[in-house]
Amino acid sequence: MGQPPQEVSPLSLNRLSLYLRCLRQLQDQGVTRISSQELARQFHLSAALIRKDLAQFGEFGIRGIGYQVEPLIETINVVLGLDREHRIAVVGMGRLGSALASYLGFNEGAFRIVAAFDSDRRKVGKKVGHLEIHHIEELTEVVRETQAEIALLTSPARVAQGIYEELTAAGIRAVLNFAPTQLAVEPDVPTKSVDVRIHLEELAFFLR
Amino acid sequence: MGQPPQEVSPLSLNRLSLYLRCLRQLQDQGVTRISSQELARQFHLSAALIRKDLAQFGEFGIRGIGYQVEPLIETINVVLGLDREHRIAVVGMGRLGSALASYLGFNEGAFRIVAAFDSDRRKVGKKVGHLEIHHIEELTEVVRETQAEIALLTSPARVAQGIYEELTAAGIRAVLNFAPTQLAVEPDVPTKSVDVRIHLEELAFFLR
DNA sequence: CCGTGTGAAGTCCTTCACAGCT
DNA sequence: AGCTGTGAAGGACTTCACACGG
Repeated sequence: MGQPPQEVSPLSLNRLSLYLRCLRQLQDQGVTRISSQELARQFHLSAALIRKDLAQFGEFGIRGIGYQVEPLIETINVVLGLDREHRIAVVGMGRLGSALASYLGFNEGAFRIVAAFDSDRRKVGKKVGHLEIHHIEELTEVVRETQAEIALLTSPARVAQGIYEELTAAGIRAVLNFAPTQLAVEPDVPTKSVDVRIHLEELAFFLR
Repeated sequence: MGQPPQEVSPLSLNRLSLYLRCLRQLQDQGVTRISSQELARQFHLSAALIRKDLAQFGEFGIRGIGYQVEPLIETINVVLGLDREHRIAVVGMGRLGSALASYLGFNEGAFRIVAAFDSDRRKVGKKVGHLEIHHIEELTEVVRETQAEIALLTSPARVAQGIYEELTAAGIRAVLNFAPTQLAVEPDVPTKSVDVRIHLEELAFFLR
């Protein structure tokens, strides 16, 4: 189970997560093995691409048969680094932040929310699940204490850059940004953005 | 202001939305014109790519000068089909659905939410802003009445496919899916998915 | 015989570099 | 002189098609 390529293309990486979701679903249905063709057919993917994506990390299939579902899930988990817990801080406990917290809170798995922040003092001290909301002034301190690794940034756009810098300075190692702004990112802090408006605008294009 | 290419690459399309966001920000700051280089520098983009992306639709720049901010915004708006209102239905009024509704509700622009649905009868009849929540059984009828074009799908994963099919049957022309499942999509209904877990898994990869 | 793993071919996307316009 | 628009070069990603192993 080697892991030669330190470099994986972003597109391939994205698909690996996708395969994982599909495989978990198959596993729930009791499927124990599946070929790349069948996987492609059921989930509308490309069989050749599935094989290429997986083959970068070793030989996991059995020729003439296909892939064993459970070991393959475990392998992808290891490849993606999901074989240990990742500690998450949520910044901004508005509706979106709360939605994210509850979504991840119910899914025990590789991700655990260990801190929550908001700038509204009325929310500070309240509990979300078993988690206390901290004031954003305590961000640096609490991020350090809790050793959060990943931040979910759901602040308003105009303060996002400042918070981003505080987060990285406090030792956060990756950020998922939901604020609709173009962040100036730290090169060594992987950062992804999700912007609903941009997705909508892309859809609008097809409706002209 | 021609619009020759009916075909635009998804990547280019995504960047056009991005440029729009950047340009709107510049406009708010009172900037009236900008070169591709300066735009690239400020927002960490590629100057050559900006020019290629824009040049597919006509010649909007002035050689030796750059681009006029306001006319360029207007041009991209037209290219993306944002010069008219798009009617949106939100399915699932949990925390995520509510967050999306309030986010878009405050932003008067090309998108307007015209319908909201939930399967929980306790929520039915309640107002979100000036919008009444309908029971999901009324989906087909209300989508038709309100002539919603785009759906935001925030239901649980296991019912997402069924709702998707109802939506497209009822005349919805594009879907933004937040349910963590791989939809079997209608080929003529542009569909995009946003899955927070997949984004997190991609970030986790970089933390191994 | 069947399906994986993989070079080779093909397609798509980005960067380069410069002609041409202001 | 400065910057756009654009062919050409370069690189990245996907598909093809088949040798190989079970």
